[in-house]
Amino acid sequence: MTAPAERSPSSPRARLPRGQGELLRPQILDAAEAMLLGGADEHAVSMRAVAEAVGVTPPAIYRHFADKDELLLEVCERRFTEFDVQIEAAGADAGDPVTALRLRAEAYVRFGLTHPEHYRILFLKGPGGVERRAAERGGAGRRAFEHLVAAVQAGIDADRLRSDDAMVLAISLWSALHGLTALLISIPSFPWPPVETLVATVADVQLRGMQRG
Amino acid sequence: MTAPAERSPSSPRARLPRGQGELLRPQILDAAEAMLLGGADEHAVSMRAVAEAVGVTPPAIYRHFADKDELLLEVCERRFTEFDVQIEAAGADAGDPVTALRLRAEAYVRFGLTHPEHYRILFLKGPGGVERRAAERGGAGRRAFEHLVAAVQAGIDADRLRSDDAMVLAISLWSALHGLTALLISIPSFPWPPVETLVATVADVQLRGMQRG
DNA sequence: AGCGGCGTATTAACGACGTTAACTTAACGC
DNA sequence: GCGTTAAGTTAACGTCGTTAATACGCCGCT
Repeated sequence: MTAPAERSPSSPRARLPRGQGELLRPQILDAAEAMLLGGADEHAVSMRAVAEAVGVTPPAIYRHFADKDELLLEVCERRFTEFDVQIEAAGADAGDPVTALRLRAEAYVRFGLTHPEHYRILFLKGPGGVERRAAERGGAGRRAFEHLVAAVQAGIDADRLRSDDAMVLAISLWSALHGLTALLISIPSFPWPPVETLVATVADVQLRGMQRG
Repeated sequence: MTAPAERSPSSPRARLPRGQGELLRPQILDAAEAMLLGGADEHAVSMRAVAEAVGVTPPAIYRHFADKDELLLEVCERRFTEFDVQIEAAGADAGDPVTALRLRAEAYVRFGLTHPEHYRILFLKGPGGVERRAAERGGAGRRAFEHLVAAVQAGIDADRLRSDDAMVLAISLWSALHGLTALLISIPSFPWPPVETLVATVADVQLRGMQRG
């Protein structure tokens, strides 16, 4: 249980001392993240709900985040940094670049299914919301994509993948992984075969199609 | 311009005669669809906005649709029926089953990019909303998927595709197409290469990976 | 001719949301 | 002591989806 101790509304929490105002910020992020991980969807994670979980009134959040999108974005950025780290770690274990890509693929889907709400907010939200702000900064997602391009380029350099543009090939692989992850998250009522079968097949088809010959 | 004539709030529209109450229903659907096609996102298509476009007060909509999700679902169902028809038509032109799959793939992405809000609501919304209701009925999307499975099975029967389970192979192809479509819609700020290049590469990689050998 | 009933809508309202403005409270430097 | 300032609250606005109660007007019936 990563959820912080809940707070009874009868003891409305002491105000933070003078210079320590910034301490509230991570608590807000933790509370929002805990709710998302607990299965709450984006709508359920309201400013009022987050505020109550932290033991504070809603306007207090606005001292630390410009609006709700910025709060959710920051929650996702934190997780996506770990997302990137995990995928890089998964690929580093293999000497063969194609095997490395396969391990990365499995790590990608596994992460998405482990943090479905984070994944949804960052990737399935669409323009106008979180996405615009994520574009303005560097973005952990951007960094992860560049790492993927590098991994594909390694396969090209080793003469294992067809020598197309590495970025286009990386987008192709990304599309397949994102597509599978997004479908599994968005349509849980579909009669999916076992996830391991799907991941294996998608990775297999994709990597075979990307290989030389 | 598919948008119906706008309505000045000064002439609040005549009430429909006795047996003709059902005539309001398609007008509501048309208004909502026109807004979505006009670039409005799901949030902007509010019950109040739809009501005003039709020239009616918001509660009048509830005589014809249980809630907002049901209205949006029905809008999408109508478009997805055409989605299915267009893809089937695209695949019917080719004798070769692999070529047929390629043409279907191009039609899929093209349709998604032409109707991004419909696509988002039906596929990127996630559980709890439209998705649950879509699952309860047959669903035009389900039908389209079964047609895709049949097209893949045709390739297997012609010894052109590897003889895995047709459904798993179809999901793999679907994942790639959905992934590309969803990414293009959700992250417009990304420095995408030309769409035709992406579609061609994704389809090529996917079909090569699905083929025999 | 009058009248009940029902189909078609409206007006009014509830609760929840994101967000802003104005105010309070308390600790610090001088 | 006293203004300044950080940290938070109370109150409110406008929006949303949705529901309850009500009005309007045509139909068939006696």
